[in-house]
Amino acid sequence: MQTQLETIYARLCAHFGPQHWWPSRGGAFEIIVGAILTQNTAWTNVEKALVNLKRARLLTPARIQRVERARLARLVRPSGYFNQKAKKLKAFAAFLRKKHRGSLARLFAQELGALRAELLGVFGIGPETADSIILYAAGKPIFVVDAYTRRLCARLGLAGADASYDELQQLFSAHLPRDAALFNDYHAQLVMLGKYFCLKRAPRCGTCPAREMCTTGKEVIGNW
DNA sequence: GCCCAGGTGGGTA
DNA sequence: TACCCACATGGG
Repeated sequence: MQTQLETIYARLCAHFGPQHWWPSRGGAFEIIVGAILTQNTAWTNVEKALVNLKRARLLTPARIQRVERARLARLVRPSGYFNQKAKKLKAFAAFLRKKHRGSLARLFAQELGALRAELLGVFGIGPETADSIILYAAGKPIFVVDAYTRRLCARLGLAGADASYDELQQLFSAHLPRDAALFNDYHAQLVMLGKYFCLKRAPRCGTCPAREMCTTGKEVIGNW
């Protein structure tokens, strides 16, 4: 299994090149905002919302907390689910102020397990968002599982289609070195694979069988 | 017009 | 626990 997962990663890298995902120039808070805004949403739409927030100079926890919710919703509108997401952003800002006096450094100073448990308690932060924050904003080694990871594992037979988030995460973290940089880029590579090679919900590239990865995708990562 | 996107929370049985 | 459904814009 270790060989398989490492080989898959090596082939993805060879095909797509390094992805340089987060952290971006914006810093940890912008990563957290992005992680919330990208829930079930294309990143291009998230970028528009981030531009709006940046232009309005609202990309700090304190300002997110102070701004009127309706205005916040208007600004994040391009990312979809804008009312929900405005509420989620405010929930995070309120949590941070209450629990850590508004300091991300204090939040991140915790041990990984405690940090994850705390994040999961915040409205709007589920397992994937929590892990994205831990990995991309806090820089701690945890593997982020997303829809593409799930479909890839199912289609390669590495896990059942009904495998839980925790089971899939366990699969990767048990068979890869515990390395934040590796986890960071691996997740990004899987998203690339998913975007371009029929790991969509209902693949319809015209040549691949339903619920299968297309030939090109298999060539990229190999047949297992 | 239809499908999909770097999910999550709430309700019901 | 295991399903459902609401949430919503923008691009292909």
